[in-house]
Amino acid sequence: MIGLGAISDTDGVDPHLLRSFVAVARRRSFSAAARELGFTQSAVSQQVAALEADLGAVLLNRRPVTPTRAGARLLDHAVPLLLRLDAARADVARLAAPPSARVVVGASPLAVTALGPALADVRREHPDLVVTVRVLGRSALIREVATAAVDVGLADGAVAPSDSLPLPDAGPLRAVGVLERPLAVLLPPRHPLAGRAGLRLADLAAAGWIDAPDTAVPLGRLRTAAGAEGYRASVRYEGTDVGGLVALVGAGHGLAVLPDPTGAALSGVTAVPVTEPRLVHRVEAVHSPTLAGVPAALAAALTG
Amino acid sequence: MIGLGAISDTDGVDPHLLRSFVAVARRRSFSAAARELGFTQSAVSQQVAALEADLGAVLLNRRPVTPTRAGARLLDHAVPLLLRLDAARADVARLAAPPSARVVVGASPLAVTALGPALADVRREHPDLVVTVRVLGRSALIREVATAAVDVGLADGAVAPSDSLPLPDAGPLRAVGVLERPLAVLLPPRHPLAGRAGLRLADLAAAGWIDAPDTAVPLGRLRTAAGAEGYRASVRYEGTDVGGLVALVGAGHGLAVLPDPTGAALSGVTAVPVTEPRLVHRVEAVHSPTLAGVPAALAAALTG
DNA sequence: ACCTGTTACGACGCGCGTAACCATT
DNA sequence: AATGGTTACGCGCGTCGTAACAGGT
Repeated sequence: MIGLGAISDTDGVDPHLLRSFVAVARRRSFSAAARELGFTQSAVSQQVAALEADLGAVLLNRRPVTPTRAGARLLDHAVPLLLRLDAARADVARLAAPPSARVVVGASPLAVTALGPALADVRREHPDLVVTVRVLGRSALIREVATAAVDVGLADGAVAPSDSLPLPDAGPLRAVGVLERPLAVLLPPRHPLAGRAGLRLADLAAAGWIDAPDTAVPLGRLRTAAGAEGYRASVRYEGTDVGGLVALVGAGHGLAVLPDPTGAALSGVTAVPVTEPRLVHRVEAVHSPTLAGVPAALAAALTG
Repeated sequence: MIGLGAISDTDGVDPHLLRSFVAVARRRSFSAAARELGFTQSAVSQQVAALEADLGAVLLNRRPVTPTRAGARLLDHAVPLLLRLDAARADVARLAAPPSARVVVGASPLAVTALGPALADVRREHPDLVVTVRVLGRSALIREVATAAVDVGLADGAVAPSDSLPLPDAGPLRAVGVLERPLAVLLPPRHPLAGRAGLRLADLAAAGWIDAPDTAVPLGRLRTAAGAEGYRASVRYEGTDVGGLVALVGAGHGLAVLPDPTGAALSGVTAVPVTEPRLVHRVEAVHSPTLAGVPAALAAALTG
């Protein structure tokens, strides 16, 4: 009889509204977000208005569409929140689903090389197994693992030796170190520093960089690691292909930090090890603790 | 016209249902949960049924009410999820609210001592300021900080020297180290080991312990730190009062690990430093990055 | 019988879409 | 005029409460 179905009083924020708000903020457009979400533009307008009324704060400036301070703050929460919401569903579904023979491995571009021997082991064990390897950007990787779109993820990053990677908290995931390699700065061959045996990161703050957050070590990471400003990007690289990035470095468009022996693909550039600060390129295998069957065997082989 | 208001397809899980599910699982009763939530028992039954239908899995065994495997898994997600949902609301609200003169400091029992000098500084600066100090268990502390029920939280834990505390991810909180002290085992005065100058944790696995997860170092933490089984509890202590715990140790009910100079309150027990593994008792100040006014000054004074 | 969870059913209100409106270029 | 966000309004579905029902002790 009472039935005041106001969701707001007891629950935090309505994720349905949150999802629309995020879409609008990302596309910087109500209409574009509406198309993406499969709603009318009017509905999205009402959703954002409802969220603003619920929170008692304006979240977006209109025309042009831009987050306010409160809106930006909400976005910080919204993305991991929606990720976990999906992760929760996927995690329960995984328990109900039968263990399948299909295996999907996700890997960030610099982590793929860590896959070699373990994959060989598993394929010897299961000869007619079809393995899918999917190369993904850093941010996408954890989302795919959490939502069970991939069974095992290989994440990478630059950290102090034997530190674990800082992964966004998308639920109870298991992460174990697989590989650590030294870091190197990629330089064009005729760069003044190309002959050096080692370089300190701090000496490169003023250089021109390529920001390749999904492929190389992100510039923000360099700044916090060096404890200094600088490391400005002249080019932003959004692909996930290492070769393309190497080519850009070779053509003199900027520097990038990668694991030292990137393999044979280093034609046209010079890699100089980073000696200071003490950082390594670390690869971790990330997967759900409830993994079973062949995927679990692969995860075990990776960590072994 | 289409209006198939099915929330499930695109959004993860409905937090409204989640909240009810958690309440039922905690109270092990639909009726008790209904009273707690302000619903009829029928409504809660329908909510859990809806959640189970949505996820395609039975979450609770009835009579007695007990989580299934899938339900337990969902609970792992649900608690931090609901926390973040509340945190998001609180965080936006904090931006809109005017900076108030009232300050609430939350602290776990072993962290209160770290408050001393910084609090004195701030009270000298603001003579007619009313400061509330609230002693909370570990799990409650982060929740209170995230939901802005307290302005600054002092969390504590046992970690390797200069490591930061592992805090549940309740959003973008700032945490800075305030204090590190050696750890000690509290022993009753006539305990065979009471005369030793130092003890190795590994040698105490078989002792009888008091599990005081909200007050002393939790036994689970000791196990992972020592990398060994054992450390079984003979008594579980649920208060947040250090004196009471000390008294229990003194009466021979079991051992506990605390920071070494716990202060003058150590009558009736003996504290022996833990020499192996290398662990310290660390206190961190945790607060929102958007803190302003007097609370921000206190946070700064704490970290200074 | 009593306690506790489920099912049936009806009412209220939220959350959409349609359509008219308004503002900015 | 065109583009894009807001407001008005009505309809449908979901959600809750009441009430009848069912399984255990």
